[in-house]
Amino acid sequence: DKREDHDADQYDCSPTAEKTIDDILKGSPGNDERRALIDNLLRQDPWKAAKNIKNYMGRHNIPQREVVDSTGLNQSHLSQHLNKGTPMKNQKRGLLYAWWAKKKDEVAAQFKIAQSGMGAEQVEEAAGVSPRARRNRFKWGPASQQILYDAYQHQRNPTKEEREELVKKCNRAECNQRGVSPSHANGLGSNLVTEVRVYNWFANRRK
Amino acid sequence: DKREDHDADQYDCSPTAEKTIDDILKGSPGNDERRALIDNLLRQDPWKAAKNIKNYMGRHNIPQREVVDSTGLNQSHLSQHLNKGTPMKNQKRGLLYAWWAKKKDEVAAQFKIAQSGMGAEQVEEAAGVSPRARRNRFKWGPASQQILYDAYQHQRNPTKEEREELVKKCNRAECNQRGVSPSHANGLGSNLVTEVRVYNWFANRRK
DNA sequence: TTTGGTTAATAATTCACCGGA
DNA sequence: TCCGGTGAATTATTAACCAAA
Repeated sequence: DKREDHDADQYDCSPTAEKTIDDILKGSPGNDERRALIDNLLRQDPWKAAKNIKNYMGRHNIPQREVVDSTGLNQSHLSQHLNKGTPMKNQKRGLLYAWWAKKKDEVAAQFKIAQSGMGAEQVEEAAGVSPRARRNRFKWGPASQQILYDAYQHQRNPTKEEREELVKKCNRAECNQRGVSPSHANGLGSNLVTEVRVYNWFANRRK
Repeated sequence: DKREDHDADQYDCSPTAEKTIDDILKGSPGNDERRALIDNLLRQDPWKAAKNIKNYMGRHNIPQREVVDSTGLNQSHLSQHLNKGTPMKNQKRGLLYAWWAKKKDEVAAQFKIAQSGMGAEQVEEAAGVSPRARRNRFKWGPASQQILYDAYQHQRNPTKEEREELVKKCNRAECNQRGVSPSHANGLGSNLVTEVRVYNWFANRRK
């Protein structure tokens, strides 16, 4: 290969090498059960599995890019498979399902750990989220946006206090959407709502 | 700088250096008039200018990316400026208008040359289209798509003859949209409709 | 702080392409 | 000659800045 490794000594994946299910499942316990889940999904209707995964990603606001990075699947292919049911060979669907199997455990672990007083990022680490993966970008969830939107109608320039109030409301709503107690908000990881994000939301909205 | 020049000994622009109006206008005659046009546009309402440019790009199916490449403007900034009227400083708007001023002449030249029997690509070259610029990707125009869509209703798998027929119809429509005689179809450049493209359109549509 | 500018990143879409049957 | 698979490119949109008033 010609060029030196991009800026990316921070990524999980050699961009060149194909991934295998084992790469995705590496380490961590409980892999036998995951295998079973994967095989099971492979035998079922791909479109149903796609809808379930999409649903899960939506509920947890997981960026498609994370899937792309950790499975090595092609972004547009994945997008079409998930959103339109475009066919995907078993080999590749396996990677997708492996990612899902692992991700579900990671997310669960994150919320479990989040009870302790750790900050959101520490929680992610403690949960063993693949350490070399790129940190996800924050993304607003529909529930939070509704809250902000309602607030915006009433007041376009909220004070710091009002913003803090919104932060709490949003995080509560997000936890709710994920079916976890609001006290576990730090498990939201990169999607934890903060005052700056609320500030930015209003600033961008005003434009 | 750290990395060796990308795969791109084929591009016009050093990705690092800021562009100037002169870079864009370089060479070619008639630059005084272009200057005048640019200054004029800079004094007018940016949103009106944006609409005119957008309109022009639409009529000729010019990819936004070409503008980005040749002006050095940021893609999302350009997109927002053109589509939503997001503000852009004069310095940058100047680059945009310079591109436009030059492009209009190039396009006109292309259609003029296209009378001769040259193929579409030769026409572009002969017209002096910045030689080191990336070749644009083909893009269907709305007029052609309507034609194809109508044909699709009647027959999902057209024969080669039918396809050739559609090619002619489409190219005629495209020329028409640009206000030039159908005999100048080769001036369409990268947007010239061909049988393979029609074939692909149907193949993709059937999915 | 807020607005005026500006941008990296994300992801749906668009158009192609390839290996078989 | 078509279809099952795939993918590079394109671009609207999202969530951030940052300088300066």
